[in-house]
Amino acid sequence: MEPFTCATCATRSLSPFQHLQGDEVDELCAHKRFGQFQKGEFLLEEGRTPRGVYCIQSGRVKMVHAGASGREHIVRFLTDGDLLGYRALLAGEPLSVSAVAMDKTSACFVPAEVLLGFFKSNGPFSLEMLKLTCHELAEASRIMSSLAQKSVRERTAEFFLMLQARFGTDDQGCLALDLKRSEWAELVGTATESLIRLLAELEDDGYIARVGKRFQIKDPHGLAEMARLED
Amino acid sequence: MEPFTCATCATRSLSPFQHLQGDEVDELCAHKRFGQFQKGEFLLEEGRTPRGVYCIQSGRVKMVHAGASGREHIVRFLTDGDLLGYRALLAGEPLSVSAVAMDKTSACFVPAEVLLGFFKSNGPFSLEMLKLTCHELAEASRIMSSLAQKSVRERTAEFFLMLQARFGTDDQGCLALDLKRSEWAELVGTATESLIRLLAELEDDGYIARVGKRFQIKDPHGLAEMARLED
DNA sequence: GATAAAAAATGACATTTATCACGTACCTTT
DNA sequence: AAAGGTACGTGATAAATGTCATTTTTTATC
Repeated sequence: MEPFTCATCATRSLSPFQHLQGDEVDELCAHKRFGQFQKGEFLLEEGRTPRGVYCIQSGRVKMVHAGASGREHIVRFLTDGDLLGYRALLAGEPLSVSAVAMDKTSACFVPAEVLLGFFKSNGPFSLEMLKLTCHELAEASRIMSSLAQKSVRERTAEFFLMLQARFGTDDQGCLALDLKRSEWAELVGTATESLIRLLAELEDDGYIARVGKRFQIKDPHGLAEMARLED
Repeated sequence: MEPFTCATCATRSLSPFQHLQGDEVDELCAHKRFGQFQKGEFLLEEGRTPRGVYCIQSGRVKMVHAGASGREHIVRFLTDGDLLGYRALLAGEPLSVSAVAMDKTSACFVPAEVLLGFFKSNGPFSLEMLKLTCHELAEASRIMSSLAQKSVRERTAEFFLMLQARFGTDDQGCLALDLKRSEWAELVGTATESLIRLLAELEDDGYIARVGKRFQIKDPHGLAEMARLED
């Protein structure tokens, strides 16, 4: 459903826009544009220059980078309250990734001028965004090191735990994020066939179990060990 | 040599501190602490919580992440005018990487309170830092995709071009950054032995040449093709 | 429910990369 | 010059992963 107003939008209070002050919320509300996207639709396309950002109201979005060989890489997932497009906008670069809806997704578009206005007028808001990007940079360097140093098996274990932490589980204890095998492969950075075999192995070895289409984590400790998580 | 004052520091004008205003420069100057580091010395240590940041005055610093198996990963390189430690500081997290001097390095330490004071009082400064981190995030996602999708050979070619773009060449056209074989391997994300063989191959195939200890790029176009750079 | 299309799975095989073991070159210190 | 350390390099082999061809299963569509 379309929110009546940003002032009462529950999702806004999850998003960076929670740090807007007083009439800035009205400003946001006056200029935002609510929109819906079907599964598979593009919110943003790699290579283009964004004219604004999206704030996801509901749904799940994957950020994908098209490699030269036709293979794609899923860089990260976004969900309720996440902002997308601001990196390229602020860096003044074309988008380095595309944003694709994985479910039916609702999102509000916020024009660049409006967002940049907030940054100019509201120091604390800029600072909060800066903190957010710093956190994401730390996350990015962890993922980079995993990709550089770990085997496909280790990475797969790691992503299981990461996705569980990020998206939680449903009532049966299954990962609350459905991914196709090819998407798993694009996330882990391997061939779909290799990934399929790996999932079967993990299942045989009792780390995970399949409930319908979904996966249940049976042995988080074992997975953490396999992933060589340092903590 | 120690700079007399931040106001006239040539390196500051390369750094984010170029966006400070009026008396903020004096504030910076009053609280910064000049320091020197020998080759191999740690400026920051993974896992610790930083009490401030460093602004590199001269020298080269590598940011390394220690993997579980003892193997390390070089996440990125920093040089004159680059700030380090601000990610963890702003994210409020322990450092996810260590900073190690590769040369004799001079750097000014800036206490956390002073830096945070600038963020609070100077909106445009925060915004500039935000732009910088967004740029780094874009860079990070490119590297992530390379690590996920490309072979060691392709990545090696890519890093040659990346390092040349970043650090330039000396008078003989050689990469102006000396890396040990093991450091190359830690950067590319492979075993040292594999990397050694690869360098020999690239040399045999005429992509690069060795001049003393350094490498000269003979065929940048060929390397770009091998790296499957999309542009 | 029949049919087509997409996704998942499997097998055989080639290729890439890691690992271990060892030898060589170079640099520093004595 | 001798000795020891570090970085560099090579060879043989094993393990991991990619690729291609094909089959089975699931899902979507009429």
